[in-house]
Amino acid sequence: MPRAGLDPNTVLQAAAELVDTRGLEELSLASLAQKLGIRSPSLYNHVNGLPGLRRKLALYGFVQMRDAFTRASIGKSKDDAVRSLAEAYLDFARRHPGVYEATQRFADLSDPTVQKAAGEVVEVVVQVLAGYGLQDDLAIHTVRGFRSLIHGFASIEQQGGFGIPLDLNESFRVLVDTFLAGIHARMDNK
Amino acid sequence: MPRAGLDPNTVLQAAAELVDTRGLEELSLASLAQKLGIRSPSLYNHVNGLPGLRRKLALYGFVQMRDAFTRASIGKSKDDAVRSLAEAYLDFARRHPGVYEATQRFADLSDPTVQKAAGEVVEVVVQVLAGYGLQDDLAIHTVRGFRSLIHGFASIEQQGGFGIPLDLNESFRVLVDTFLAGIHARMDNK
DNA sequence: TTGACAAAACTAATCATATTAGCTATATTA
DNA sequence: TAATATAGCTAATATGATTAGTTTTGTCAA
Repeated sequence: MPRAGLDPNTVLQAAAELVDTRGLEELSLASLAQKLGIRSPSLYNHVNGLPGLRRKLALYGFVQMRDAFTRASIGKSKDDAVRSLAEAYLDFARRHPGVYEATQRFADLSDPTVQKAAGEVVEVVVQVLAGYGLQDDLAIHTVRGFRSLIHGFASIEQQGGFGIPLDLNESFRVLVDTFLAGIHARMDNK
Repeated sequence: MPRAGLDPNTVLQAAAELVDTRGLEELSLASLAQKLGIRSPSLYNHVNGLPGLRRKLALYGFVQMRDAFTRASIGKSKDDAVRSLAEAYLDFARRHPGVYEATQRFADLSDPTVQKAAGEVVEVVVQVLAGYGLQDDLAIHTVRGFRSLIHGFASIEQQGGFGIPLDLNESFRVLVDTFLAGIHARMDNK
């Protein structure tokens, strides 16, 4: 029996690929072990059981998202930055549906490490929206709003919830633009 | 052994209560059977296994949502109707977190019956937004956008994703108002 | 009133998964 | 080259879903 030569990172990568191709429901120690060519108890050498695996998958997702969003925001500001960030967000959810869903389903935000990782993702949004110079509470409300609409769109799209055959990218563009128009209207008014 | 006197509806109600109080992850035939005081194989007399139970839970959720949203929209139009609908949506998600999540997770939209039930919920949104007389595609984009932001907010809130201690109702109000402002700005412009 | 029948609920058995305990073999390194 | 840490294994246990087949209970017609 030649050793498989696995390590925690290889296992994590395999899990990410598994959920992105077969869906989050298909993630089990049994299916992952089979994909890796080992028996499922051997996974305990690399991962803290199924809960541990799920946690790592969520953490991994947050890191990937933070990096992708940071890249998308560099060198841009205001509406340009917001549109670029929104695009990167939707793109990530589409390319990594399983990992994205894992960040929603498996992230226990009472876990400080997870909280920190999730916070670093939100921080990118905070920085991008800081460009508008919104006051205190309004800045927070706006971050929450932006997160809500991009997550909501990605989530419904992934569930197949937009039934009508009308271009989804266009819908997303309209949504982001409507939100931006709302922010500008709000700033102009008072 | 006196008969428990269950029927499919009683079972469904118990399942709804279970997921709303203990969370969706806690739903199993075993836990539901225990709650009902029967053995889990007996559930097959009322429900088509776990997949069947989940499906019924999602369908039940859609019906409840459609009814609640319809009630909230009656006698109102435009911004009033939109705000009332948004409020009813968030209220439902908060009061019935398990059932709400079930509509997201367990609804197989390739199932015609499920599709119809989900469609009837969306139809309420369509009718409310029809009040703005938006043209064709834009009307659809707007419905998609509104669904995205309210679902996104409800979903993130339920996950505990809004960490900062700042009033969530206010955030939601600001979000809906920003969206409305965006719609109006869009209508005024072109 | 009673006999027949549909179905509610049960027990027993099978299968899949997670997990733990303890063993074995392999890589690494002192 | 011998010692050691550990990757991976087998065996065993527990829980949950599901199926098959049995018992029991309501109900309803004769």
